[in-house]
Amino acid sequence: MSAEENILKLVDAEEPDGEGYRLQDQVGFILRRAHQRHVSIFAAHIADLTPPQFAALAKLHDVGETSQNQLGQLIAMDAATVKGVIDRLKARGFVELTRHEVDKRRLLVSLTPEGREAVERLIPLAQKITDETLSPLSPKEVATFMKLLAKMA
Amino acid sequence: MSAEENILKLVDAEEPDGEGYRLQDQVGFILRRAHQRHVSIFAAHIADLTPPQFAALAKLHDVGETSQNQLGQLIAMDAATVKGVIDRLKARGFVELTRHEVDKRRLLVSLTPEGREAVERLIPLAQKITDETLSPLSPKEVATFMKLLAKMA
DNA sequence: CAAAATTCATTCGTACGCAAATGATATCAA
DNA sequence: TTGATATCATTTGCGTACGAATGAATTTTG
Repeated sequence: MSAEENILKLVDAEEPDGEGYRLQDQVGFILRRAHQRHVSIFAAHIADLTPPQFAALAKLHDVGETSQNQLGQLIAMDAATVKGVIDRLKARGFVELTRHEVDKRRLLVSLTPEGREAVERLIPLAQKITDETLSPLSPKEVATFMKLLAKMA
Repeated sequence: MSAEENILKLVDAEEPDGEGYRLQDQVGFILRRAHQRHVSIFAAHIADLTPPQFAALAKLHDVGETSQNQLGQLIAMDAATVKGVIDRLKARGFVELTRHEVDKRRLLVSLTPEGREAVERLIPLAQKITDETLSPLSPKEVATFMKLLAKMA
């Protein structure tokens, strides 16, 4: 029985008892492994920065100065998580923090020259990371997969 | 320009500068968001257990007593991570730990009756979680997606 | 057999990820 | 204008996740 047939069986069959539930076939489980694999590939190419840290830098490079919260929304991190990421990038000298002049609640985040240099240097590596992550798939499969993954996320 | 065309553009084009790198289109980023979404759906259905904790219980239900390390391999967790998960399950009375009689390094993990009852009760909910996670996709798309995801993970 | 290498588990340190609570500021509405 | 709401950021607490170091027990090998 192929993996695909098992998946179809899972979708079709409605077994009330525990038999027929296979952890290995559940989206959540495979999604977690796929994510682990990607993080590992990332680390192999970019050792001194984590994917979330790179995401923050890349997004700042895109949009320029933004508030911490706004940045969090753009890269799908809640306020508490963003703070930690930004703190570490600041400690490395990659970002600068300033208070918003008008709205004193906002904390503006921007790239330092070092931060900008780092992102621009790393973007080609990030491309490689994407390619390597998708390397088990043919180009046609990549297109299909990305479309469906985006639809699901 | 459709999302799919952008993806193809990213795969095909080779731009040396930073223009053309779009964080939102990278597998890693979308994979992270898809995973976040799944965890959130999981929590909505099973509030008192995390996906890794449920994975451990479900796998123990499958294979019966195993060593902690072995279990970790089966559910894709390294030794340090498994330990934490098992400690919490033990504190809740869902698993029992015993030393292996012959090989005294091994720590055998097994379900308690409460643990077994919990998994069997939760498996139908886990099915629902899988279904809801995949709900943005048609049945045909689900089959395609699962095949490609498994290929990639 | 004895030394070297391996395996199993534990611990430590670092980094997400998120819920919930808190405090400061800003906006809205009566 | 003031009182209720909402927003931004911070902190705390818990739970993964993993590299690296450690120690105990087992296996391999010279």
